[in-house]
Amino acid sequence: MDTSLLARVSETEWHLAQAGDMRVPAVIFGDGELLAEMDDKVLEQIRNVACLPGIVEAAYAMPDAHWGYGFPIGGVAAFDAAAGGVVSAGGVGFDISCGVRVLLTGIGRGELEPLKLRLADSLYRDIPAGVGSTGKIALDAAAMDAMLRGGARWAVGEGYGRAADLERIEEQGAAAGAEPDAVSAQAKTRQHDEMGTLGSGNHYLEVQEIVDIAEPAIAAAFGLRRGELVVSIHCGSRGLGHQIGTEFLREMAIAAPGFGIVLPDLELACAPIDSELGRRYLGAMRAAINCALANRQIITHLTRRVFAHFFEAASLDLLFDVSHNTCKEEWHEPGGKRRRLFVHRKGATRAFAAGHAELPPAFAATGQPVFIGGSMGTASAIMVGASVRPERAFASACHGAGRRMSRHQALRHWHGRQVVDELAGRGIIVKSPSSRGVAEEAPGAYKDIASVVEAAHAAGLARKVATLAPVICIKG
DNA sequence: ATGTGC
Repeated sequence: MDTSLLARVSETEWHLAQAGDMRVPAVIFGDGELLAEMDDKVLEQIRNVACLPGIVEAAYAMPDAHWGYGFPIGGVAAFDAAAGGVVSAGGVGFDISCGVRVLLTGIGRGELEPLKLRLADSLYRDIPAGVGSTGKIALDAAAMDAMLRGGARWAVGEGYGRAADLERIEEQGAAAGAEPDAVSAQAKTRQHDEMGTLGSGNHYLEVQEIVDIAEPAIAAAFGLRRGELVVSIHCGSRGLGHQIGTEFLREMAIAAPGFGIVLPDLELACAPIDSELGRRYLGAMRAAINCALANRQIITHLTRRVFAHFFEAASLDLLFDVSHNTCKEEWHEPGGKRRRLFVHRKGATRAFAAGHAELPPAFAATGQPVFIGGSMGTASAIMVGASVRPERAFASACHGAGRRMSRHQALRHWHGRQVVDELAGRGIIVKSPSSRGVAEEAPGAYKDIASVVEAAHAAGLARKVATLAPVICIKG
């Protein structure tokens, strides 16, 4: 990225002043190296986001930001309905409520070693992965609507998991305001037998070892102990969310001129929050959030069943479940004035700090866990919502390493088999139905996650708590 | 991300 237009206000924060059609400034987080390798498109895209009606404070890009559809992935923007604010399907993305949950196993790395291959085989057999993967659960129309309203609460009621899990999920497992009627028949049809499946792309289920602790008190409160294993599940709302995103992007692009909205980029299609279309999208998007929460809940159940076969005593308690592709209605205090805002986080994680009113009791004193999913074969990280005031970027942080290379570029550099063999040589088992998918997800196609985490920490977005190293990766 | 698409 050409940084000559930016003012560097700290080691990890860069500002683009409001100019032209921009309604607010744009802010990018990251060190000099991350900014240098960031695509110029990120700057162009957050500048365009800053032009949207009703945007508050600034348009933000996280340290892992890269080029996305309309909004950058790693983008955060908040809108005020009372100021003509909009909701944008592109600001949430296609994979609505994609997110990560982490299960604590209490199992030491040494205990796993003799069972590693068999555990990997069982996980791969029982947790469907890949493009178009289907599961054993088929939902009829009534069950589909109940799932879209109830999210993980519905899943627990159906026998997938425990009531205690719900306290460890954003919004206690179910987004309020979901409207199954706003979800098209086609979206529901696509989801009919996709519950409890990982999907493809960067989605995965990993068994990871806690290899480093940066903040012992927080790690202890989270139940993270060095040398023990956790399970990270990264997936979203599958075909349903994708269909909703596709349909509303089209509808918003067509409707925007009628609302008097001039789009700097057609991909930023949006509608006023206080419009029939805006409200209908929010209802459908919240239903997709519930679909993703239910999906991760069912996968949790399947994972526990596999682990129980090998480790009878392991209960696999849920640490937390966070979504990183959402638009959520939240209270914030931009400029010291308390306002209800619609915060779009696309490839960005909510990072509420200690004392935040919307945190579950378990995290009231610590702040919420923030999961930074690494690329296949590299480290992941657990951070905690930072306690600095005023909040940075509406209490948001990064979500992963972020791509350095396009999928197409990656395919020119690696073959799937070669990547699997290289990782096997380092003791990491990768199982995937797609050799091509593995090549696209090669570790070298992603940025260095350590520098992304350092930048988020230094910028005060979240604080480092623990580093995780992969042992088994079930890849979509 | 995706019943991946020229």
